[in-house]
Amino acid sequence: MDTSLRHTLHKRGMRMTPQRQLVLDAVRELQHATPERICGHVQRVAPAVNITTVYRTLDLLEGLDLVRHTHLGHGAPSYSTRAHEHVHLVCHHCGDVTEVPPEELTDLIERMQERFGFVLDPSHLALSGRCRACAEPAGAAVEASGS
Amino acid sequence: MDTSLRHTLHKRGMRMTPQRQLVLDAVRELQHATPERICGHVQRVAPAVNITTVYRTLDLLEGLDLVRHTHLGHGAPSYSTRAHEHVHLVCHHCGDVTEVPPEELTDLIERMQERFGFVLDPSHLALSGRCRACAEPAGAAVEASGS
DNA sequence: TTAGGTGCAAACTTTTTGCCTCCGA
DNA sequence: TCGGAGGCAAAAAGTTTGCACCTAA
Repeated sequence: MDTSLRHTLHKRGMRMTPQRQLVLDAVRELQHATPERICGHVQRVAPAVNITTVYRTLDLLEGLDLVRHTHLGHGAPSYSTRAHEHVHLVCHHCGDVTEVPPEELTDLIERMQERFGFVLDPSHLALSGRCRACAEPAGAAVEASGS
Repeated sequence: MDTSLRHTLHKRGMRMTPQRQLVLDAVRELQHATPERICGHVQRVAPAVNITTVYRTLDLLEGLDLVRHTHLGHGAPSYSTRAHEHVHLVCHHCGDVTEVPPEELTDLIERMQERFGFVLDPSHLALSGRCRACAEPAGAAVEASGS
């Protein structure tokens, strides 16, 4: 399937393998999946594939800029493809993740680059805060529980 | 020292202890420190303090909204006080962290709230991208290493 | 006396490393 | 045959839990 990946790998003296294809497919299919979930997904087709291989492959694919990982909340990093571009708003109260189009950040991206020379990556930012549901009753709830 | 913390704890049937004071002091002093580093700092004064206590205390202080943790890069989360407010630009190439004033995000914060009802927390965001050093030669470097 | 807090050790989770074997060019 | 890849197990890193003891109210 992925002739371009095969080609890229070949140029570097690496090989295209079923495992690599499966991991890449899983990332594309799942989006925001943890290594563990990706592994589970791969194992439905090829049960022998080891989690170690998943980690190694994710690392490889990330190096080739085919996938990307972000730390959305706590522990588990989540992997996605570059094609799946959007901004994550992570509620640090309920953990909910809201996705918004990257265009929302255009101004910010320009400003950051101008002022700090920092090239923001619009595709996989994780912004934290409170989602609508948690923000609204927040003031009242905090007061109530606080006393 | 922290009479307000002592008071808050007392209201909840908890006690102020030297350990808690030391951990809070360490967080205030170090900023962006990992639990391990905080523990090390505390242990210079009180060597008997256990890392377990540091974790438990950080958890407690976070529940009281006195400290906050963010996942800046990989593994270790970093803890800061609310007073230490700024935006982190994390270079996902070299891992460097640039700090910029939270005012840079004012527009974005307003927009997110208006459009999505999401209340962004300006104090401890981690934005990813490439820092000036890594961004400038990026195009050339990638091409060069790619072939 | 009672309950909270701590230290210590062990368990647990997630990720990495070492090593050996297999397989394609 | 040579070196890249993968599987397995052990190690490492980070965090949590169980438990006994100590201490302030």
